[in-house]
Amino acid sequence: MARAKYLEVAEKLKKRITDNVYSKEEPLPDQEAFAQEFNVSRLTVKKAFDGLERQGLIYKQSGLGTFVAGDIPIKSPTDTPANAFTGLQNQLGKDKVKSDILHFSVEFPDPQMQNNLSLKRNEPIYNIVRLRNYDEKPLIIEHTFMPVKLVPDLDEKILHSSIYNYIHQKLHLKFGHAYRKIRAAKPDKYDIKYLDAKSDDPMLELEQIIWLTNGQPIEYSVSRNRYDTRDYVLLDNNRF
Amino acid sequence: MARAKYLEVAEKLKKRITDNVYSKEEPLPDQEAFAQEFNVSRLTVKKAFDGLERQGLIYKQSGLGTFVAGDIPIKSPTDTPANAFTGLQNQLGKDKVKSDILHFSVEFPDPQMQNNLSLKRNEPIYNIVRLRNYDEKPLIIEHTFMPVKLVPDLDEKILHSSIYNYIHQKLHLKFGHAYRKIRAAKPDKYDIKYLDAKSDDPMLELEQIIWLTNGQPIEYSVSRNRYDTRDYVLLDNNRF
DNA sequence: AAGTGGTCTAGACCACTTG
DNA sequence: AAGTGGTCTAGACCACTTT
Repeated sequence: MARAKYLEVAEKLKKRITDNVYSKEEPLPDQEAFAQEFNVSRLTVKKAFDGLERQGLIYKQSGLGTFVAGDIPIKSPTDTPANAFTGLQNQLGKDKVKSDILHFSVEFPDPQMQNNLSLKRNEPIYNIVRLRNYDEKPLIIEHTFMPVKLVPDLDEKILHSSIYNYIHQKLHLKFGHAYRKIRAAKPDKYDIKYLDAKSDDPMLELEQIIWLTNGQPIEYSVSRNRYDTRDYVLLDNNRF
Repeated sequence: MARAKYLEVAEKLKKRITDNVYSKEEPLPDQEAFAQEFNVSRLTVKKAFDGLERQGLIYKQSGLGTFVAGDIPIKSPTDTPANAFTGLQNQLGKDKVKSDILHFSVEFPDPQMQNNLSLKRNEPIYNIVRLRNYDEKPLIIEHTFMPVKLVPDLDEKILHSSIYNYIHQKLHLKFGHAYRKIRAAKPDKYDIKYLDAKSDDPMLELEQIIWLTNGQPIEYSVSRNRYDTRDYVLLDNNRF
């Protein structure tokens, strides 16, 4: 099978929806109509619909039909998705994001990092600190730890562009799930030095562990943002 | 149909998993085995598995089997789920959460709130400010706006307990999706007065719109937390 | 009564992993 | 080769909404 049919259908529907092919007052054609148009079963159309619903593009009302979701009034260009597995370069654009490497070393994990990344104490990790700049302005300090065994041959060239793309496109690994904590914090000396934070400026911190689809943890990281340049956003869906 | 079979199956499996019935090294019995045990088709078992996977309890590897997800090292008791549709009382316990009503009025929405809640300017809204206390200590200031037409007969008694439970259990409305923004901010005079924040303490702010399953927005709210008592947490899953 | 989405089944084939 | 989860179909019945 080349590619799942329900993904093809979802992609086509998504394009039509974002192209405003369908009205927001009228329901979409029903599932059976799309099944006939795309030559698939109704269940396949439903599966595509389910995914688009989880992404917040549509909502369904049993007995009534399926509708395009309205615009989100509080959405703004500075919003950064907190539930997403794309790197910063892919979010903000390759040309506008530049990364300074503040630190790059290999070391043995301390007990806490052994725990965070499910490692033995003789399994080395990368310790990476990057200052990510957007439009020549400092945006985030990112402190990342990754197991060497899962991400071989990491080097400065990759760190200057996108670790995410290296992991996906070169190593063909797939992220499965992530646990993320978002908190506010007082600035430390690095925030003041590299992010130009004032001593009473709040910082927005994201701490996370990311796992692969095979259950192995591949990243522990802490990111610190200026409070006035960034907020984290999530689209949450109340379905099983 | 009383209740969907896949929900029943998922519930039973969830209980077994949290009761540590299954090892973390060995795969679970396969889908066909559960199908026979529960007298359902394999697809129904798969649907239950899919949901549990999205909740982060299990992960599946095609060709290998299904595994119980490991513990989350950075998980802590103060973590508050950012992707959840349960009220504070249900999260922290009914007896420990007390709410002071700082403001409660009905008014016509200004243009911005008309936009946030898809209302005409003659459709009234509730304007509610509550101080939520946990264990007798101030925890959050919550500023909530809701359309009167969707939530009739709101009163102080309900505000002192749980608006969420009123909406679900009495009005039988169901939340569909939410858009949430999390940011850090400097304290304002209310934070200082009610949350005992110092002038250089950072605040953690959550702004959100919640929609019902029929696409109508039912809540716009802004919540402010002390930086040292709370963080928002989300479990994110990289599936369609 | 008619139309919508939700659920469920039995059976089939596929891709992937391990022996 | 055998076993796993992933996908897909055709057909059926259900609950809900509107006419």
